[in-house]
Amino acid sequence: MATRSRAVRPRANSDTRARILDAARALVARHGYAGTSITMICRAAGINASSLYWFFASKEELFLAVIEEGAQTFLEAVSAPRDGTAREDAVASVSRQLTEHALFLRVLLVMMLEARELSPAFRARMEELRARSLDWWRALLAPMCAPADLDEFAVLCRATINGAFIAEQFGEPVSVERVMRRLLKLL
Amino acid sequence: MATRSRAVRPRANSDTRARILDAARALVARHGYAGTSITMICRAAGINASSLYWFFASKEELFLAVIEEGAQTFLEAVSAPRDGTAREDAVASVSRQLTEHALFLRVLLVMMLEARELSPAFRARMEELRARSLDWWRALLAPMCAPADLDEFAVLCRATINGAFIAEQFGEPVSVERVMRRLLKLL
DNA sequence: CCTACTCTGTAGCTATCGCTACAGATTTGT
DNA sequence: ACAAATCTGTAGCGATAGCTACAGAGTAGG
Repeated sequence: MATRSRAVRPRANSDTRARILDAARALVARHGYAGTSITMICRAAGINASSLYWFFASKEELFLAVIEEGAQTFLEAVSAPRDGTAREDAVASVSRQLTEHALFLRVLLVMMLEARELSPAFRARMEELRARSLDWWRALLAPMCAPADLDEFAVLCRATINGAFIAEQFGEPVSVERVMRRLLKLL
Repeated sequence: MATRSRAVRPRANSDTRARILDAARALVARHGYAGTSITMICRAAGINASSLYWFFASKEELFLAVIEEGAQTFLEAVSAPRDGTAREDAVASVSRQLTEHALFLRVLLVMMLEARELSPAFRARMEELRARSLDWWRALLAPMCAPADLDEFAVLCRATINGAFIAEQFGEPVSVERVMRRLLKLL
């Protein structure tokens, strides 16, 4: 429930803001949205609640910022595979990014499941990310499959990697990269 | 935190117990474990807290029962594909079961992500379910693929269906059954 | 140095959390 | 019919949730 609306204009030691975001991301990835309290975040970030509320108007706005920032850096890192790039490189690169941004991706998953009537902004951001993921697969698959099958294959591949990511995160001996290579060999 | 330990022996209108389990399952599927309060469950089940705590010693024990009961009925419904059964039928049957037990499966997913240092009993039950799922795939794939590839293909297939299930639950126009058929055509 | 703005600590608000004591209602075995 | 066992309602416990008022420290520009 945002009461005051204010443009955040951080200054000097505004790495505080970044530390809050980091703490929030890590904690929500492990405990879920409802399971992560403001107090926990503050303790992890080494500040107290009033500082947090200076940067973010509410818990919801804080996590909107987590998604926003995470989406931005993730999308920057995982750009569409260049035409020149070898397929092998694209696979290695993207699976590296997945583990590097695992915390953020877990946050996304948690929020997708633990939907709890969040603001439409959340939903919109997630839909955009999922659409981008589909695009990435379409670009990768385009040269090697019939146009009629493209969409369905992209959906299938994205689903597979999502599932493999979850298995990996759950601690099973599953490698996203390995699954990804297997899958591409099939197509 | 279970203080008293007692064997539950329900009697007359012990459909109360079932109503509590139903409410808990539905709510945790939508809001996560931490996001579902005892009060919410009681309101949904049409009882009050002291009744709930007569049947279950704690919130954790309640959700352990949700998992336990869900796992049992789910495993009964989705038995291993018979040798005689046509592959098509097995696929149709299992994907029907997936949507029929969607709430329970969401609970599982939520608990896997929102791990929050739960009792080992949770973890054990989930590992069993995931192992069973792998077995199901191995049985289905055995007649149509090299033994050397069996394990890896089973892992891949399970991952795909997990991912497709999530997409479907998120509200995307993805059909688990359709994805499943596509996948089997590839193999 | 002074004023304005940016950030942080203290202290505490109301609401709800998980949970319980306990009396009473209901059902069961004998 | 009577005692024992099974359930349910009232009322409230201590702890923590999200959040805020407010005083004051730190910093920047003039």
